[in-house]
Amino acid sequence: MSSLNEPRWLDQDEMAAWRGFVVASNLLNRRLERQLKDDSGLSHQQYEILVHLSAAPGDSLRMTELADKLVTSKSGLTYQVTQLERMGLVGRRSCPSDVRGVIAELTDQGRETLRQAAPGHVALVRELLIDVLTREQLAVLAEGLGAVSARLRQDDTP
Amino acid sequence: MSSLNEPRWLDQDEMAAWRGFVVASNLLNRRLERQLKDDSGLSHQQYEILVHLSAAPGDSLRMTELADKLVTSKSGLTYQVTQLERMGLVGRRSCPSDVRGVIAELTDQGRETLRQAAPGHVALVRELLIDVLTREQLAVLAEGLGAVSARLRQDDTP
DNA sequence: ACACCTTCGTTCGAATTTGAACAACAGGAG
DNA sequence: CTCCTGTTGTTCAAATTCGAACGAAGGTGT
Repeated sequence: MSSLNEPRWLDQDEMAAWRGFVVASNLLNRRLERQLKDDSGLSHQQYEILVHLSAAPGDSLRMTELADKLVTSKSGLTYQVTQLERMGLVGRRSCPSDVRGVIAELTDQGRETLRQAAPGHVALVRELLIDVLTREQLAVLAEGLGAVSARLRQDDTP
Repeated sequence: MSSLNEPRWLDQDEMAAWRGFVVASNLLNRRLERQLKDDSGLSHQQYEILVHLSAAPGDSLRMTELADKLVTSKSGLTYQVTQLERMGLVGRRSCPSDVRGVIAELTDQGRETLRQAAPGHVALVRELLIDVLTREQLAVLAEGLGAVSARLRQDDTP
């Protein structure tokens, strides 16, 4: 499918893009993780759960739906929602239309915690990523990575 | 430093770029992880260790140096090098110029495993990222993320 | 109503990651 | 030389992640 003899290696530009992506991704995650933990006691994943819930209608989402948005495993989500439940930031209730379904819901305290954590997080994302790039670079990045994400989502069903 | 009253939230383009980055990063890692594990029994991290060693002079690197390149914790690297050592892909030897130093070195078997794993990995990176983007998008991505990485590396020392 | 296949969320064990603490050493100022 | 500070790699406990297996329920065709 790909090659009969020699594989197509990455040239200099391609390699630079790929390495840049990997390195930037790792470094960014590292920094955001530290900042959120120090500032609000949340992991990046936990923060993202709160964000997605707060952006959803009714501040609530089905577990599977949430796992898809977060790009994580179902079991991983179960674990993190349990943690957030213990912290009082998220609640579970059963789905009316599906007995199997579980709906994760933002609590008042969760909303408040997010409101308090968001500014610092956004400021750091800005400082480390957004403000480093030009307006044009941002647009290209958004469009390009949007296409990549779409490409990846389409055949994500093994 | 950042704001006296209201934080500067992300506008639509900025949010798209940021979300695209996070989602693409997670999806990509997920896919590469699966492919490498199925194809060669290596994790992405282990693969990257082999790559960095094979790219280094003498197929060897100091532990700290390697940890920096991989953007991982020292303890995490210790663990993974131990795993690779058990698999016979990497060896440890002590540093001549520094008694404390430990040098990780690629074994013949490690070189061979990498040679066998690389084509499939590169092909997937190509399919999921490189070939989805235009030549221009690639150049912008490389330049932009290079700047971001540089920015992140500069004040990474807490 | 019945079998059949898929989906949902959780549980379980194994693997991995992290930061803090640690002992041993390097490098320089005095 | 001698202190003093920073570095190096490892160990440790704790937290997190994943995939496979699971029971329970949805949905469909007959």
